[in-house]
Amino acid sequence: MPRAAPYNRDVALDAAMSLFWKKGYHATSLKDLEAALNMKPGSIYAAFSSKSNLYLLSLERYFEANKESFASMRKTAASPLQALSDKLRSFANLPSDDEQAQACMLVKTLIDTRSTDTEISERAKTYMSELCGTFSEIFQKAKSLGELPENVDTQRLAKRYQAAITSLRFEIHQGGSPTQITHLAEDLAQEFERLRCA
Amino acid sequence: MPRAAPYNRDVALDAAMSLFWKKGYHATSLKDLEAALNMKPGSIYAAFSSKSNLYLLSLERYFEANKESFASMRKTAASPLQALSDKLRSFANLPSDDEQAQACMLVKTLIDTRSTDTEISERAKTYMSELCGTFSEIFQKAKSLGELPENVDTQRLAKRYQAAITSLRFEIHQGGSPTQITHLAEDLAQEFERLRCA
DNA sequence: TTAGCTCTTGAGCGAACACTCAAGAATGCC
DNA sequence: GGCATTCTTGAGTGTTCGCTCAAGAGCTAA
Repeated sequence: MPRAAPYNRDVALDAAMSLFWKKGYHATSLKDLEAALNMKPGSIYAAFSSKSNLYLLSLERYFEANKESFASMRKTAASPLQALSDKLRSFANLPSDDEQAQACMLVKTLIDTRSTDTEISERAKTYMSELCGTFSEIFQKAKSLGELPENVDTQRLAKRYQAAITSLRFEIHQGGSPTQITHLAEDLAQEFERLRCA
Repeated sequence: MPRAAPYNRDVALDAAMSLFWKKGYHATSLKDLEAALNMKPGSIYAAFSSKSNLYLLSLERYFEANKESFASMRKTAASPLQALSDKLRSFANLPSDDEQAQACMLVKTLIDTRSTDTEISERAKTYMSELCGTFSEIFQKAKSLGELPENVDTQRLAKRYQAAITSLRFEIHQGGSPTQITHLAEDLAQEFERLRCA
């Protein structure tokens, strides 16, 4: 029987991330992964050691992509506050077949594994708080640009922003109507814009 | 061998609800259920037909309890707006070993089953929108009492309130520090109190 | 050409999965 | 007591789970 082309790690990890993100850790079987990665069980184990390790690698990939997407906002945005609120609105405009048009993978991971797999859920927790740190830095920059009052608690604000993203993305995941989603995104975005110094 | 006492349906369903709520649908096995309900597989199937049906019954139980808890707010609260914002704050004060100190079971269900079990996730979706309707009625009452401006969109407000609960309860689930949780609850509560007519 | 090495293969492992049913223990009725 | 009925039991069903490893295909270098 013909031997398959050697696997491409990036392609395989992307496929694994998509599948795990969509179905969750427990509901994804190795049969599913074999089909999605186009690899046989032996190859999967040679490359990634175990299902849980493959999940951790997928999660890391998800985290790095998100982190970079936000970190660029901190560096380039002329109005960090506007960038943050626009980011919220942008979730509402995703086409419904976009991979991003669902709940955050970190949130799904914590829901799925908190009481069954400590290693995975702790990792997700660490990633979430690191992202929260990035949000905090962006609010900090907004403060230094005079967009926010001096006395504002940026870490507290960051948590609130993360909560806003979590709930908005869950509403998208759950399948709310475009109108509902747009309204919610607008309401949440305005909560942050309202903080702007006159 | 001695025959066990006949099962108590309420007790069994409570135990099933607790277990499913904590572990999720996919991660809960029949072995787990046998132990939690103190019933043998045959008895479980005679009483509840299937694992998925037992999940649906547990979810209904969860929904009914939550619905009643909110419906009472609409009937008795002198200040419905205050009742809603206080409810948010009350989540922050739950002892961490309380069963309620985790994500909403409807949210967990939608995350866990959206791409694997249509019947269950559609049911959860229906329950969520029914709860949202209850919130809307409470905001409506606030409006009729003059707490809210006449032009406010109560359904849109209800969605926002549900989003606030979702994100706050997720933050509790995820294990944020008491300070973080209190701050978030306070921030979210004030977003609704700010709507009050002068 | 061929030996040596790397990497994929896929049948198959033991365990766990959701679920079934013949057997028998308790109960109600006469 | 005797019989019919109700309900629990738990060993056991076939299936799928995550995972292993001997076999062999393809590549490189001499």
